[in-house]
Amino acid sequence: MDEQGEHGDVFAERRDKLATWRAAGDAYPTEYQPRDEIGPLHGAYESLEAGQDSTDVHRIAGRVMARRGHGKLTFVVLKDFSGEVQLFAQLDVLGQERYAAIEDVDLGDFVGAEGTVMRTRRGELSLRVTSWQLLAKSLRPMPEKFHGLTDVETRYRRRYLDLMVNDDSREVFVKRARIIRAIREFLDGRGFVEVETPVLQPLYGGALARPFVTHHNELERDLYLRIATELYLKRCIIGGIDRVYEMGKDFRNEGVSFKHNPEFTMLETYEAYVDYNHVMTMVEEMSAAAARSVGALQVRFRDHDIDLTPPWPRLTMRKAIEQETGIDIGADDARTVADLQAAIKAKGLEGAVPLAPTWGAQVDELFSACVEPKLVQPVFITEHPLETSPFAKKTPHDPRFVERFEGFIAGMELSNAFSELNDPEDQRERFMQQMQDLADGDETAHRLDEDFLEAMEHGMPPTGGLGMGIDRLVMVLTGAPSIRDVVLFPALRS
RNA sequence: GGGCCGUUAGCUUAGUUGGUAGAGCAGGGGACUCUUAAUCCCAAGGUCGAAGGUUCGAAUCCUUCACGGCCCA
Repeated sequence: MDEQGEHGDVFAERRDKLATWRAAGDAYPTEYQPRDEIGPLHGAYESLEAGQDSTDVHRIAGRVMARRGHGKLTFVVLKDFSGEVQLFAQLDVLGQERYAAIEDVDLGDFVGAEGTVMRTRRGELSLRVTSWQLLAKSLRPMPEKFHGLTDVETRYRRRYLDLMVNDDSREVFVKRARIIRAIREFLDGRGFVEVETPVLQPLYGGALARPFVTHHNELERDLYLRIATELYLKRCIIGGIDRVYEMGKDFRNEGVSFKHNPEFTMLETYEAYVDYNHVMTMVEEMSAAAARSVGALQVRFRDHDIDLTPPWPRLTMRKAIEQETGIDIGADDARTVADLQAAIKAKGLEGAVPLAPTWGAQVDELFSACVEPKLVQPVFITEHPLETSPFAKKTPHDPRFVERFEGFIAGMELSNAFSELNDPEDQRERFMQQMQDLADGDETAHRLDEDFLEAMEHGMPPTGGLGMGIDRLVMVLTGAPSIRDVVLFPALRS
């Protein structure tokens, strides 16, 4: 029947098999109940010795991961989410027809089986199958069983294959779920209220980034996918929700890298009547709680041994830059962008530090180039330039800087927080400056948000706010070197 | 955007100074009642990422492009 060309064509072979299954009965039944999880069987029968049989009957179901035919005996490895166990299928137990059928199942098929638990002479826990059925047919071959799936691109593009055969990969996403749950428990325990604010926004804001634009047909207007939740959460604070947070996707229209994905998960929290020092302590404790939920406070990430144990050192941006470069950005002879650029040249750093149009932006470039890569252990960098922080309060001692911190681990920014600006007149001035930057060609500059200003004019309490990159935290806590390893379906070129 | 590396069967891969692609697993046929990367026998499976070019001859050398990774911006 088969043409020569059909041999070796797995898809065609399996479709033929499927036709046979369909003819014999239901190839895709709707359920298999009751059913026991496979993983717990190993613990439950730990004391069962090699060569012994239990009389306990169990029903299990899972994907066929391996099959070893042995004439009148066939071993089939079945895997569900909780673990793997092998089926011990015998001709003299199953009878000719059912035995021949189980010899015919393919790797990747789903099978349900009932039988008694036993341990083979070689010590492998097994289910001595008394009856079984096909639960779903697989038409395509699984990745190779020994080497598994290693091709990085295929792992990202067809994540289901990665999850199917790479337990390490699956474990990352289980840990990710635990970390997120730990953070929610931490915040809920402190009286925070979780809210949901618009993803589609008429005006994007709360961060300095380029947005994605979309269009609402009925309203006949463009909308933006949010780049931050900040301005809506502050409206909640103004409305009297004194502790509020949201964890969800933000979208930024920028390049991809090991630490950037165009859509990513951000946590933002706002707490009334506290300043950024209070938030700093909270970040340490929350990070530690997240770390404990999946392991220890000591983690290995990108060849670094990192210790998350609080407290983390605090260092002003001024001191951090001075330590690494010898340039004092707070000095009287570094007050203008020209002064600063002269100092950079004097230190021979002009090749390493890109030029920027404003003093604040130049400080940011200097910091990014000379300091950031060296911040391996957790550290809070505080007091950023005013120009790059349109929503943070000025420091009382020097209005060029703001009450802000960023938490760094392994050279990555994981958190960003300030004593939130709640002075509507100051906020208006900041917006005006951003409008000027926009006019000067800075595409990431913030838009004036009159509606937000009106809300603030009703009175906003002193507030400590935080943004935290959840994907990056998961990277550090799971040792995953790329954000694509902690995002199930990362953005790729088509 | 720049530099480097990679792309060979479904998966994991070998491929010499350029001489016409080889294996393991998976799949097919057969043997086997304690295997577990099972084993043994047989047969099959390839537009060598794509398109040009050099050459008598290209998986191999050159150019461009696509996708991915790492580093830099």
